[in-house]
Amino acid sequence: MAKVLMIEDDEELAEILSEYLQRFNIETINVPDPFLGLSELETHDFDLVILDLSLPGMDGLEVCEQIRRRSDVPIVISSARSDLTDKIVGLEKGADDYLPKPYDPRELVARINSILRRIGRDGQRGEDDKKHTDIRIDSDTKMIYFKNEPLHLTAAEYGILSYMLEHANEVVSREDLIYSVDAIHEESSLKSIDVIISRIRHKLSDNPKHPRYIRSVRGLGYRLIP
Amino acid sequence: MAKVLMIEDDEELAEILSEYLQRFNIETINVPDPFLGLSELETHDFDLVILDLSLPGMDGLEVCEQIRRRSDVPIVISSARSDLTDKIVGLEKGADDYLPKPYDPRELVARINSILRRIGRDGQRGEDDKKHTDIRIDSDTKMIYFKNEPLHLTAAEYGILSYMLEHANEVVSREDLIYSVDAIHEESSLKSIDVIISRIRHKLSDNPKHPRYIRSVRGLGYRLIP
DNA sequence: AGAGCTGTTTACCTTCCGTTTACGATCCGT
DNA sequence: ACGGATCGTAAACGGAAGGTAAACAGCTCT
Repeated sequence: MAKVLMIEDDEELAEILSEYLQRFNIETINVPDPFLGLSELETHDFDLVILDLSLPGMDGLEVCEQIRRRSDVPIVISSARSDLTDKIVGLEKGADDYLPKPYDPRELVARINSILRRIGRDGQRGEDDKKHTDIRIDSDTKMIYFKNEPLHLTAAEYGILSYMLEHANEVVSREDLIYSVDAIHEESSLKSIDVIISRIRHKLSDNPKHPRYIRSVRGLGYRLIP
Repeated sequence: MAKVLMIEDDEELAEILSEYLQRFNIETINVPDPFLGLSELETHDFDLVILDLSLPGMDGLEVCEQIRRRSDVPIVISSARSDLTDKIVGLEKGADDYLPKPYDPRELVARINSILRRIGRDGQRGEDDKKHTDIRIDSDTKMIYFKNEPLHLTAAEYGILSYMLEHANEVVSREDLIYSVDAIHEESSLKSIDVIISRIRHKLSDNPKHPRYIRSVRGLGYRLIP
C-alpha cells in the first residue's frame, strides 16, 4: 500500500480524492495547510506528496522547495493555475509532475502509479529485490565504475569514494575520511574533504542542490547512496 | 550530456525541438518512424524517449508497449490528441509522462530534466569484450610480440612486461615488480622501475603523455592495457 | 683488458593534485 | 529578518610524483 501525503486546502476535494485513491491501493494523509504538511513529512515517511499550489499563507512553489530541501520524496503539483511558468518553475524546483486542475482522478492515479513504478515503490514490492547501484567498485583493478563507465579518479577521490562505498547509506564524517584515506594527510584541514567531494560529485554529474548520490548531512558529514 | 531518442513524424518540429534541447545539454537522435525507433533502441543506449503518439503505420500506444517490453528507458509521450483515456492508457502502458500538443518547449525541457533527475539517468550498456591485444607473449619461446613483430627486450624489460601481462589491466606497484622480476635487484631504488618502464614505452612507441598501453597510476604504480 | 650491454643512480624538468584561500549561497537558531 | 555557522566550489599554490637523458657501475664476452 503506497502512502501519499496530500496537501490540499479544499478539504472536500481532498476527501473525495482520498476515497478514490483508496480504491487503487493508495493510502492518503490529508492536511489542509503547508506547515502541517511539512511537519508531517518530518515525522512520517511517505512515498509521494500531492501538493496543491493555491495554498493559504505560503506560496506553493515555496512549499515545493521546502519539501525538496529536506527530502527526496516525489512531488506531484496540482494547481488551478495552468500558467506555463508555474509549471516550469515547479518542475525546476524539484517537482516530479504537474497536473492542471481540473483533472480526472483517473489521470491522477495513472500519474502516481507511473512515478511510483519508476522509483520502484509501487506497493507491490517483495518480488524484485534488485539493488540498483550505479556505482560499482572492482577492487582487483582498483577501478570504480559509474553506470558501467570507468571513472577517472585521483587517489584522494578514489579513497573517499571507496570508503563511502564500504559504508554505503551511512553518514561518514570528515574525520572518518581524513583518518581512513591514505591519500589525505591527517593534519589537513577538513575543508579539503569538501573540495574533493565536490570534485567527485562533478564526475558523477551529481547536482549538489538535489544530490542523487552524495548527500551532505549538515553538521555531520556525507552519505553515499550508490 | 543526456541522450534522447525522439520518435516524431513531423520532421520539421523534430528539428526545431532538437535544436532547442541541444541548448539545454540534451542531445537527440530523431527518427520519423516507430520501427526505426525500436531498432535504434536495440543498438544504442538512450536516457529517455520522446514518443509521438500520432504515428504512421503503428499505433503509438503499441509502440510504447513495445519499448517497455525491451527496456526500462523513461518514455515521454507527446500527442495531439488530448483524450483522457489516451493519457491514462499511455501512463499505464509504462510511459513516464504525457504532454498534450501543443506544448511549450520549455515545459518539455523541464519535464525531461525532472525525470532524469529522478532516475539518476539510466545507462546500462553491453559489455564489449573485444580481445584485441597488440601485445602477446609466446610462453614457449619466451618472446614478446608487439603487433606481431618480435620485441627486442633486455632481461629487466622482459621481466616487467611479462609480469604486467600476467596481471593485465591491474595496477601493479613498483614494489611488486622489484620483488617479482629477477633481473631487478630487490635493493634497488624504485626509480629504476620508472626508467625501465620509460624504455619499454619507447619500444612500444607509447606516448607517456597519453599512453595507450602502459598507464601510470599516480601513487600506486603502472597498469598495462595489452 | 677493452668493448659492449644493461641495470642503477643522479639530476633536472614537467605535470599532477591535495591543500589552502576566498567568497557566495544556504541553513537555522534567535 | 537577521547573523553566525555550514556548505559548495573556483582559483591558486606548492610539494610530490612521474618522465627521461646522461652518467655510472657491474656484468659478460672476446
